[in-house]
Amino acid sequence: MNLFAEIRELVITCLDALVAEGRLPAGLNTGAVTVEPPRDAAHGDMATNAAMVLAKPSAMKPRDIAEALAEKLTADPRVDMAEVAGPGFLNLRLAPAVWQGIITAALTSDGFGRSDMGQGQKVNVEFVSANPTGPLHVGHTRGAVFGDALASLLDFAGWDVTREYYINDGGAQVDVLARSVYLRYLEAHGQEVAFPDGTYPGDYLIDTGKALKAKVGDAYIDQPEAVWLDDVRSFGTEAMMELIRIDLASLGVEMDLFYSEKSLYGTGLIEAAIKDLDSKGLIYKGKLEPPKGKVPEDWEPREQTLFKSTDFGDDVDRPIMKSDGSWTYFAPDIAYHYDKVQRGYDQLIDVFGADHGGYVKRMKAAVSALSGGKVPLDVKLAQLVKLYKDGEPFKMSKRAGKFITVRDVVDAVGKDVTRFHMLTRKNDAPLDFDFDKVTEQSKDNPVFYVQYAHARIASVLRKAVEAGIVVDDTTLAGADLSGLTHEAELKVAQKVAEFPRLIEIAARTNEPHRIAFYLYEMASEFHALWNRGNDDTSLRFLQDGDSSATQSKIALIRAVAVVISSGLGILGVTPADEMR
RNA sequence: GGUCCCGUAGCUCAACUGGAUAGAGCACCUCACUUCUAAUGAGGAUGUUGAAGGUUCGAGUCCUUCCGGGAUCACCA
Repeated sequence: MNLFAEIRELVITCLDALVAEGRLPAGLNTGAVTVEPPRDAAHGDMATNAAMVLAKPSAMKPRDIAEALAEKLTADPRVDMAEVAGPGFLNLRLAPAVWQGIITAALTSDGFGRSDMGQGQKVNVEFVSANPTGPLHVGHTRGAVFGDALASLLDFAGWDVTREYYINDGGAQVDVLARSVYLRYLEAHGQEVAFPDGTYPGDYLIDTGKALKAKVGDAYIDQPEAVWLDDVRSFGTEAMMELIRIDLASLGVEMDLFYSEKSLYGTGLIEAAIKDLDSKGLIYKGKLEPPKGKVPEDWEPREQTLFKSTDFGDDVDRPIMKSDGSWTYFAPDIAYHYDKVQRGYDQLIDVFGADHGGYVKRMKAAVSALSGGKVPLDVKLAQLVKLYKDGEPFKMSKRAGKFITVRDVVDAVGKDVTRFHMLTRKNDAPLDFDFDKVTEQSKDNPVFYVQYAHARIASVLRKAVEAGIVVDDTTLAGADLSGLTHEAELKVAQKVAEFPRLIEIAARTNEPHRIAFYLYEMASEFHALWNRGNDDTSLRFLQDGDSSATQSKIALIRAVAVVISSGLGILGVTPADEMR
């Protein structure tokens, strides 16, 4: 239940009543009417812009509308006060019983904050999709964490979510992998090997080379590439995907589906997808102009098979077939998205690294063309992560096979810290990741701040149990909450009430980072209330000898714990019950 | 040169997709633990939101043009 939506309903009802009484003209569009928390809490609990957005269409003064509306609203028992302010805002103060009701709702509803706004629509979230040529490195971490949290968020908001990983196992890079594994295989047989340019020199392939030796013995020694390439390629790819699965698991990411690019070949799916586009008149043979301004040195016009992506907002048409007749990378990608559309998703989301930004328009164009504009594709770019250690930038070199892996990061700072920190930035803004700062256990570090709030609540609950108070949620929800009227307590309840609304905003904008910021604010409100208890003993959660008052206060902080736990759950962070 | 992203307090970032006097944390100063965990809280200062125009009741947010930073740019995936 979203309280803001509920009050908005009330506002609309009151407007309708005014229309019925002839105090407002009929036929007004109330779509732009919003009910929001005011930026400044002093203005009240909620504010509506109704008077301002309706002033022009009704040819009335905002203040007149606002005053009439205020009169109607205050007749409702939920509204204690409605006051016209500023240019025509209507500030509302709600009855304490409303906030007390929120606490009950948080304790009794199955998944407080869950929304049905997704209406069970099927959404596919594709993320990570790193090449199967080695373990995941830090660059992939952000996309992995972001995609996973976004998927959880959409699930929480009522979508039917599939988490999917596209394995790029069909291109030249897996041949490079195969050759690199082969070198490690020779090495396992005692040969001296060198890693020329265009091979992967990383240590992680040593074991793969040994494993290959264990499997095929010396069968591939001194054999031409044609003999072993296919087998070593699939052997190597399998091994790398196994590594990647482990890396993902260490981040708490579990895919529903791994989809192989290779599986697209030879099944006719690529041909079918291209044929679909061709039937829409979007495939033609032609030559592209050189890129404007900066012509590559070896540029020469070539006749290629092109997709008319400019019809869908792209800058140039894109090649799907090389001049030698083989597919470009784009072709299987079109087929893959074609398959996703065929599988009946209502909505597709791709999470790309920032270096794939140039790919967004053509992919959107393809999906738009393939689905007849019916299936929206949203592409989220995960910007780069800059690593720091001791305040110094940390460089990686893929060339030397030296790079920081996901596991290095998780081993150093832990899954929870990694995930939370990665989610404290908008996905399209660059992010600094300082190994020293993120492990610091202080207020500087939002993870610990939020965790600490949850742990404090758990601690109070333990003390309450020792004092013989019954603290299960059902009992607490049934407790008499009418004593919770102090503004400090109501403030906390109000923050709890924002959670369902926040979930819907975060889901609508595909921005899980909003949850991280909300949780920080929620924790802050809680810590503030806790410390008020130092000065004012009536605000302490455990009230000696007054089990009824204690129960109502415990109910309040249990509601906070429910929200923190639930929000952290979406981010994939474990709520802590104690921190020692 | 084209395209995309970013530019907000000394630093790191928010700002509920167009709402009120642009907010937090860090750093700096003052204060609060015989108490449910001080890993916390209360208070104090900080702004031409990169610049200039435009749209309207109202702009950090939308449009245009610049400036600065990053990413990317045809037979690479």
